[in-house]
Amino acid sequence: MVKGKIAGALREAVIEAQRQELLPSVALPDIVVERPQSTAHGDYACSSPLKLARIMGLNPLQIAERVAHLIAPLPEVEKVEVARPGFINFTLRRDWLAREVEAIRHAGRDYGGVDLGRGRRVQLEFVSVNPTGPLHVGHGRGAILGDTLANVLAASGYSVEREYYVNDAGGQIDAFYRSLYARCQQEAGRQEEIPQDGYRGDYVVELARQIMAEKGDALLVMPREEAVAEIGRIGLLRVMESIRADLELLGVNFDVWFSEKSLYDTGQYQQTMSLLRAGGHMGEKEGAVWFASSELGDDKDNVLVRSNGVPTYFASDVAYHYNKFVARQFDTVINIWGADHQGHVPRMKAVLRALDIDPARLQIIITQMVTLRRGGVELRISKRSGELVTLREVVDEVGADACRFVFLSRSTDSQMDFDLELAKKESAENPVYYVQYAHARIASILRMAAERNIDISRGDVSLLVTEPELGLIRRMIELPEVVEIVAANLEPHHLPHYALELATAFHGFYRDCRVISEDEALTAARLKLVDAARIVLARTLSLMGMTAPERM
RNA sequence: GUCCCUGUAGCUCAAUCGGACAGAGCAACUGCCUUCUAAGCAGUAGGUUCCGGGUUCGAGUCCCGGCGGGGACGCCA
Repeated sequence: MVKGKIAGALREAVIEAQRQELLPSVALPDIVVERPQSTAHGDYACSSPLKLARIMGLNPLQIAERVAHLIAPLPEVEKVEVARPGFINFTLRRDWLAREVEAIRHAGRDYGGVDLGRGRRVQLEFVSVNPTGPLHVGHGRGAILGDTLANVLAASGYSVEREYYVNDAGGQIDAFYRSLYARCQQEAGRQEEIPQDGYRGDYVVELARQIMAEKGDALLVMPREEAVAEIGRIGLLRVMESIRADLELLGVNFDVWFSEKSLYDTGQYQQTMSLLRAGGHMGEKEGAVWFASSELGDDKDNVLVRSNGVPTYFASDVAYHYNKFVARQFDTVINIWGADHQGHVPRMKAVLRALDIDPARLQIIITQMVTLRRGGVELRISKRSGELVTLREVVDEVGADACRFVFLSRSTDSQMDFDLELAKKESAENPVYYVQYAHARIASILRMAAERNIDISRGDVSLLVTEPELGLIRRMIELPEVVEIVAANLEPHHLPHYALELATAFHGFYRDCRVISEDEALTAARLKLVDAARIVLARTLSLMGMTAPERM
């Protein structure tokens, strides 16, 4: 990547200046190269002289000039300029830019990839919603975020696994089973109350109706406990299947569906608890078993096993993470949690310390809440209250591509409003179509070229010299940089913004430059450019999990 | 009360570990389709970056203090 090469050359130049005693020998901070906002400042810029001024006790402009003189010539760089108050600006060679078109076409659908991960194994665990009901929009945000991040990490040289943790043990699922049982009884015309802590949504009634229609007779003659278990077993399968289907609608798929219950069945739960005990991290208080997390950075201790002998969700989570890091040996684990789980971060980190696992290997992304509205009215999305708008309804109304784009555009730490009415109304003017339209236009040009049997292969990219052409190429070669930023910071929201800029560059080019014309040589050269633009745009859309339409 | 996230154009959001003039998309206004897709392009208008201090060459960004919004503080998950 050019950006990296420039940073490297800069660093060498600074070191060389120090060796020649033009600059004092101080410890150097990272030399950062960035994209200036204004094209007047070239393609890349470095503000390190400004930062070094204080450490070195010199005028930043002087530092910039001394460094600039010592920068080794790069084949990509046309000129290096020093600008007040102490920037070093780089402008790329036009002929080099033009040749990148060939490089992009050569790389094909792999273009944009980087090797940040060097094959390291990373697991992304996301969604992991309790299988007690349908997904809502908030879950969609985590799903899209996780899936896109997985795409980008895979493109960044990581070996990625996507995992959904199925909470098929514990109190919540039990309450769901009992609620479902009660609805089944009611379906059969018997008196039965929904439990206090139960689920009251209509979907439970609907599910009960289905189950009773299929297996009612057998279930009604079973003893209560047995019937609850059997109804629960069927209900869990049904709910998980509908969750899987809803996610698939959004284009989100998982490699592994990991059962919480399996941690108990395979003894991994007991094994992990023994480790904690052996490490002296457990204590008993008021009849319950506690994890001494306050000794490891948390602000309080946490219960592992209740006084009634039932393990908490947290206890399973300890075993689960031991499984991730030790049994399955992931180098890095990324968990995507909703804002309502942020309080769990310190205790999970404490768990890793207790298990002698580097806490830095666990990265937890907290996504802020999504408020769903229809017009001005806020809609409740709680599963227990019953009244809810499901993710499926939203995807049906708005479309998967638009959903993904909208969710991805916001940074994870911002809470967001999702107004269904607005999303629908705007759908014709949605930025998502702006981007996809660029792809459709490209496809249209390439179709026309194919119909006329134009031979692209003879195209000479050195004919690409005008600003709209070069501007488009400048945007295209930015993709690897964006991929790297997204992967390094786990911030997918840069992707849609980049997509918009790339589309803008293309639309501008389209207006200014007729592609298929009487000039055969120029036509072939521009077709190569258009083809490269298609590759970059399609890759960008594909990283976001969106379709790249041939026609619109 | 303590902790976490957040406050940027009328609306929804960006702003590259503190960088050059705070940018897009909708909405508003003015133009542009006999030529590869007008779901497009060009232009206009729109800002005390919640408020007040501080740090420095430089602050939307960092620190302190307020105010507003959301979330978490459970032997629920």
